[in-house]
Amino acid sequence: MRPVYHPDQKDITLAGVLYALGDPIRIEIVKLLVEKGELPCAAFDLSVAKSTMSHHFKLLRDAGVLYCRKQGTQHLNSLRSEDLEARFPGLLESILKSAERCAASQGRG
Amino acid sequence: MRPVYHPDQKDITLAGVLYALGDPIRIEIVKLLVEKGELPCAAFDLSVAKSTMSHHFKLLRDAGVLYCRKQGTQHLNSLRSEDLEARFPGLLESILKSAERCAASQGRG
DNA sequence: TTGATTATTCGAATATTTCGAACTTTCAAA
DNA sequence: TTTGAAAGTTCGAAATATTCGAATAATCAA
Repeated sequence: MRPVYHPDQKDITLAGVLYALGDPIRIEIVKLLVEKGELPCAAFDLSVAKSTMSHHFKLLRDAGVLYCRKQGTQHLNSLRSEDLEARFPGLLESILKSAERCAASQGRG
Repeated sequence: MRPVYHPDQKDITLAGVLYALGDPIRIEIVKLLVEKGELPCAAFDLSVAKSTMSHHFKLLRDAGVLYCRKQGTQHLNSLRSEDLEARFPGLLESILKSAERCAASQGRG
């Protein structure tokens, strides 16, 4: 496997972040990472195919929302909280607060 | 033309709102509406086809971000600020603050 | 009733999302 | 070593979504 790509902080865009979080599965991923800190893909049981989860993680990484480091066969994912806070102060917190109020299963509406 | 659809406040979802705002064109639309209040589609000159603009407006309406009323041949669009604030307090303001920092042309990243 | 204005709808081309199957990488056991 | 299991990614196909230009609908003014 080739090394995973992560954009520079300066290349994180608002539309990219909002698009990445504009999906119930990906919001769940982020919520769980806020709670647990660092998790491998396998820790998420969100009733979609493994390849689909891989796609969601790649999209979140490409948007600059997640950081991913390899450890053995695992890929440990964590939120890029500091980069996001530096780029868009208060945004992530505000979205997470809203996420508390909104059941994950609701879809995109 | 049949009447335009608007979801109830309670049916506005976080993923729907974030997805709707996760596009540079649609963020521009919202920014301009914040500034001007109420505008017809034709007021936006965002270098995409007219039918594409129509699609973006429909998506924003369906997500519960915009309200649209007909006046003659025009469709006047405005933000559903109060509904959004009631549903997800602070979210829109936070996103708009971030939008100030992020040039619209950057795409989804 | 004709024409201009405003926006939606249609159909085709392109891109994205999802899935299961196949593959790669890593580590542990034999 | 080599074999096997575990964790993710990549591939190819099917289903959706996005975009465009052309055609259509609705409204008003001449």
